[in-house]
Amino acid sequence: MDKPVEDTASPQSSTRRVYLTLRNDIITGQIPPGERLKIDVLKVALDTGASPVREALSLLTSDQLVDRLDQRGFRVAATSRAQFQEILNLRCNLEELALRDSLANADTAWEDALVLAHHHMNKADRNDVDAYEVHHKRFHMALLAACGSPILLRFCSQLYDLNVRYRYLAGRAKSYSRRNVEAEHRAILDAAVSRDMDMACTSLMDHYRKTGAFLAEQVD
Amino acid sequence: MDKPVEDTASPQSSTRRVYLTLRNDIITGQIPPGERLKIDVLKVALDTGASPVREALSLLTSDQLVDRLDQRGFRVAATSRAQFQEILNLRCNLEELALRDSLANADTAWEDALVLAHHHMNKADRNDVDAYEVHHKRFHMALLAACGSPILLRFCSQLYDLNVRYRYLAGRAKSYSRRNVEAEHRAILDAAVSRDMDMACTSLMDHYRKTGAFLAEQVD
DNA sequence: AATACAAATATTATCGTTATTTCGTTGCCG
DNA sequence: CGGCAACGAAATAACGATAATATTTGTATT
Repeated sequence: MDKPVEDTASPQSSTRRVYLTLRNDIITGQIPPGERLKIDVLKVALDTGASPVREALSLLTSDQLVDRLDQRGFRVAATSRAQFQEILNLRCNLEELALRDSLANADTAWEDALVLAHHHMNKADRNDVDAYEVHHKRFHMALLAACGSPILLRFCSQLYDLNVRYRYLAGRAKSYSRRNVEAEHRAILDAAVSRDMDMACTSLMDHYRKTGAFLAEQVD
Repeated sequence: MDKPVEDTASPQSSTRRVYLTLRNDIITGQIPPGERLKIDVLKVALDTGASPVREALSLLTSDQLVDRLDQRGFRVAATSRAQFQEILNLRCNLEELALRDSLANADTAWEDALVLAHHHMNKADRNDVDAYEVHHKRFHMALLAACGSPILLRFCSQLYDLNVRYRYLAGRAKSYSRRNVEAEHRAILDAAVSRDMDMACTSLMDHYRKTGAFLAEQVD
């Protein structure tokens, strides 16, 4: 089974494995918003101890994917149309910042990686939603990779994950098939490769807002 | 002993207490960058078990204040002039976004809270660095509070903390006494109260860049 | 309806295991 | 004969599991 966000196959530490698994389950909606996350349940389901589960849940709290209730455990963070709009808006603002800096610093290594990411995304099977999602994120992050600000990249990555969650919740199949996303990606890539900042930003914002407008109606 | 960032007096849970204490110690430079954070040492120093310490360290990792080394424990995140510049730059960009939105949504409740925060900051004893720092952060966050985006506020708060750490590392006494920070705060407040977006942003950016230019020479 | 008791569950501490690091010894080369 | 390097063993410290504690919630009885 492929994971949409990151690879869970490398079991470096039990905590990390649990963290990645749970994050994946939340983002893909396999664990719905508001669901209580009982440690006893999780530790048997994930075949591990309570400590790794607690630590993983703490980390997810920092990612805004899990809420910690005073002394009453954890639950999956709620979703709302307002938050969806907030994420969309923030993403547009932060990624424009990052994209402009990235294009300003762009070198051939960055360009090569971007072209490859785009190619792999297009080659990926669109019906295998999770696999496609991995490549889709890689492409978008590759765009920003040269911005020179690790913290900003981290913020963008977090926002991406939060946003993907809404895509899954809205039912993924529909949102991608209706529009010609490939053309939008192509436009972004071309503008980026030719270092056309304004065009790249316009294309990217357009891409986000189109998806956003479509999804906004389905949330909540 | 007052805490610069947040109150540690309310011991809701042991994990939270440890988290706040450690964060404070790192931000104020009492634990220097690069220092190894041994769990055994911390758990006796903080009079608690290993689990809360581990969990607190995990949380601090998400705040970028602590680095996790694969299976070799934790250490205080390194500092660098490059990162300082990155934080300064990001702060300018994100806070301008937040400030404009905040002013757009501003109401009287927000204005009252802001005026109070400013008053309390000015009333605070400038020689008690930690106490002053609490009020300084409150004032700056009060400016942005009405922006309507909790996630953005969270990012700004994180960046603020990262930045304060550099202030402490550079030796706090000097950086504040040399310039007329009060006048800069006053200008920001006045512009904000009169809802003058451009002036408020200019004043705020100016405030940051002046402090930044001063500190940049002392870091590393 | 309110209070008390019981069951469930989060939280914390302790213990055992595993992995990494460091120090010491031995062997080889200069 | 002396020094350096590499291998190995012991110590140290993180990681994971289990057990104990405290808080909360639900239920039952007064």
